[in-house]
Amino acid sequence: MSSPEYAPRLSRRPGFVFVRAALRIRQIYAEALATVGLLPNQHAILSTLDELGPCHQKELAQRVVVDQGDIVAYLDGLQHNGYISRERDPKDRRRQIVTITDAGRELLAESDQVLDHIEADTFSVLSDRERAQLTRISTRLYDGSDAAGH
Amino acid sequence: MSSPEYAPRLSRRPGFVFVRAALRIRQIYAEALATVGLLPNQHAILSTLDELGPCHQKELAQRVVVDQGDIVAYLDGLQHNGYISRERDPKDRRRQIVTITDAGRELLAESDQVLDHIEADTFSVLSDRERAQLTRISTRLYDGSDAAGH
DNA sequence: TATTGTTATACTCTATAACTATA
DNA sequence: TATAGTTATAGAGTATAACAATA
Repeated sequence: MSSPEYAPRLSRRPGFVFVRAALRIRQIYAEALATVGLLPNQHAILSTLDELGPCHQKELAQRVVVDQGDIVAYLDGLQHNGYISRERDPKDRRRQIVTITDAGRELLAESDQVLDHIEADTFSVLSDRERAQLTRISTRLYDGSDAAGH
Repeated sequence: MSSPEYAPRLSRRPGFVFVRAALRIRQIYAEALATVGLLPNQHAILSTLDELGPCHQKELAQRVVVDQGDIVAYLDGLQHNGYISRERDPKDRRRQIVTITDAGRELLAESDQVLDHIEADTFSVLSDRERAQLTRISTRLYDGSDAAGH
């Protein structure tokens, strides 16, 4: 049974079809990350921290594209489990310097393996060419919507 | 500034890039629909009702892919504003038959115009060929993830 | 069907503390 | 200095949506 049967007119909207598929993919990813105890945003935070090195919460929030007010709770959870550490910046004591720990790097490696597996499975219905197309088109849409001021 | 700069490693994951773009598109759609007083799920409900004709809440929930428990609140809102009517099915009085009203059809036409406008704008960064590719790939992913039991 | 509650995410508003610039 | 303005975090509250359990 193909999806257009459920809502023929909506299925003619590229935006609707796009969003509907992505929400399902997101759910699959969230379930996979839950097996290692991470929320999707927490995985994005660990991944970004690992790549960029220690940084302040504000910069981290901007890069991960999470609200500055909401990142506190994500970091609280990560810190509680020892995956990150927070220290006051001696040069500006308002700021917290967030650093990924060894345990955080281990968990990140584990969760990336889980995601690699899930991703390979989820995208197995697509050819390499189609995956490249999807990535390119998605990036263009994201950047384009950003430029439009949203 | 291109999006990969924010999170280089995550941006190499097709799933992440896909979901990130779709969430932004979804937000743009939600804001557009808010101007006519509709939630995205309410628009999907009206669109489906208009296309399929009167049907029971359970079938409606299945087609729109909304939880049967959650659809009650969406329908309450639509009924309060006169966009739908609910009547007990005389053949099975446990069931409610949901019907879109003339006011509902008017609002649907208006909201579809809004969406057409927003959609043209959002996808203007893509060629016709790319839009077709995106729709085809998204549909394949959605159906594929469904077959995988998610 | 409907209700209640939980979770994830995103957004708004406010509070506190600490920094910066200037009178 | 003293004051005003800004910034970084933190917390509370709200809204949408998906889901589970139950009446």
